[in-house]
Amino acid sequence: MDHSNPLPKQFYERDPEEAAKGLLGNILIRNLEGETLSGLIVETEAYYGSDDPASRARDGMKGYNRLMWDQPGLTFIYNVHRYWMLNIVAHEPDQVGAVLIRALEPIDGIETMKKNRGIEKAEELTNGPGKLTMALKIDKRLHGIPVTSYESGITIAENKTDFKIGSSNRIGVRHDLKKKLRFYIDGNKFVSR
DNA sequence: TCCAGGATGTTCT
DNA sequence: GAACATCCTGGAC
Repeated sequence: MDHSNPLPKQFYERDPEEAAKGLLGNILIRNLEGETLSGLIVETEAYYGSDDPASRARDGMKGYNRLMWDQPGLTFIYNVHRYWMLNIVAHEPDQVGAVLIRALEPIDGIETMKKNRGIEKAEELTNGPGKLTMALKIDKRLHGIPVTSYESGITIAENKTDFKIGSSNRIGVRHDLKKKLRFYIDGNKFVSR
């Protein structure tokens, strides 16, 4: 794969919904020592601050969720049951928000991903938020690092592709907003569900 | 093919 | 001790 440019910090300085749509079709790169794993972002969800009953930030800034108030372009990683969820902080100045990466289409390092996941079927490697973090060896040690440079271990690089964006309500949320805040590449078989 | 339920790590109260 | 933006398994159809 050719070396494309990381998306700049300004890319994440906008409404989470716009950033969620914008991230579709770009490349998530995981730099491990001596190996590169990568995948096309095919599914995302947008999360807001106190107006959003499903957001980690709904009860105000405290503890672990403080990253959602921090600089756009940082990772925000949290735990659900046995799994880690990878989010990118994205919001307008003085606002709060993040984009959850829900699914990837594997590109590089597929054999390593299979080993990390303990399965053989390529379609099941990264088609869910907990699955992709397992396949790419992402956990809380990568909390709060920038995805705008190649040094941090996780990078999101620009990629130009043509596709149709689909949308739906968010998945697995107990109390959702009425807006449709889940976005995916229509017809891609690595989208979850 | 579908669905219910249990496993499970971390954080906050 | 409870909450949780999940995943996988097994049993019913």
